[in-house]
Amino acid sequence: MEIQISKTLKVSKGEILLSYGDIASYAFKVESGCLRSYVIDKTGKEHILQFAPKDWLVGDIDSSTNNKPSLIFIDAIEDSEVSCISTAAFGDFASLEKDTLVHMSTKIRNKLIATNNRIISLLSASAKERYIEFTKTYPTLVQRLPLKLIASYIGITPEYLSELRRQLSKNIN
Amino acid sequence: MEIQISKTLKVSKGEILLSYGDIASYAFKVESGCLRSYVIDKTGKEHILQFAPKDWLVGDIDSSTNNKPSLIFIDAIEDSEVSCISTAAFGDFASLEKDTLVHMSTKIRNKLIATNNRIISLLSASAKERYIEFTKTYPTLVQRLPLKLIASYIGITPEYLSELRRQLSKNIN
DNA sequence: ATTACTTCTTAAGGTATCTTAACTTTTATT
DNA sequence: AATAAAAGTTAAGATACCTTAAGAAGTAAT
Repeated sequence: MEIQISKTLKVSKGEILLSYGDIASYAFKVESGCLRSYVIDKTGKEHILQFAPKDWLVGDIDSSTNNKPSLIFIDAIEDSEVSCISTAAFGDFASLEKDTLVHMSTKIRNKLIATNNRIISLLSASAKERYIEFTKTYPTLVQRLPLKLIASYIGITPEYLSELRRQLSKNIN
Repeated sequence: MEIQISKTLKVSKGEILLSYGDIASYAFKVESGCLRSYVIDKTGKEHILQFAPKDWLVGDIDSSTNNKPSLIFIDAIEDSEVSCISTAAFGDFASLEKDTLVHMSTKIRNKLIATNNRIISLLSASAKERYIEFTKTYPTLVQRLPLKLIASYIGITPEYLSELRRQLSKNIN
């Protein structure tokens, strides 16, 4: 079985590509613009799992693999163009051609490394450290995204991020 | 290239199998006992990334893949027996046989799903909720592990876990 | 130009979680 | 059995981060 890029889609800022409860049958490769994935917690607050600017992939691998309702949302945070990739084969890697599988596993492995590093950061770094780390890891996103989205990604409120930025600008430790 | 299980090893509680700064050339499959992986932050505190009881794999995929010094430690939290799996092929999946690759990718994918869920939990659940979730997800570990290790895994201090347990036992909300 | 909306900041007061330290209980060692 | 070591609890005070609310500044829409 081949990986299928079924079509490209134009989505406007705010459009939702995957909702809580959906079963994910596509992942999205971003051709232009920026998507994000996020959860909404029981108090109604959003927590961003991933930003996906140009050339990034975003999807719900758990939902796609196990055909279970998604816990997350994916939407466009800028007007974007995306390619839709069918995830029908995710449950059974043996059905893929070897080249395809090599390619996919490499991506999945790299994503695993990234999420591992994020867990380390969430467990062992302060909010200020996580913000500084974010600005170093994603300098282009920092210039592009509203601070409240960055705050959501690093796990703090926008107000507190504002406070941290003030401290940093004053070189308060 | 085939996956190589080079040998099995007996390790005593406390023995370290991978240290910060090492380049990981093995992953470990636990045959009996329990391992853990963890980081030590700049203040000297440990944060547990993974418990690996019987039949689990633990390693540093970032170090193995990219031949870079590890950021983590792996040690035995019980007397254990482990099989050592060479990770020499991790940098180049194309060199693996397809069956091996299918098997490995499935494991990596499942690990990615698990780490994604942990990020969601760290971002969106309180310490109390994370503790309750842990007891549901790993009931056998809860009975086996000292509370301070569980506290470290869910990202809180042992003292605060004690307080949470007291609240839960009194049905304080 | 005016209005409305989103973003960002500031500040006061509150809460979750940590730090330190002491003490109790359990488990391991001699 | 006695001693030491590890695990678990409790409590007081501290701190990181949140909540609410208001205002300022920038951006989009009529």
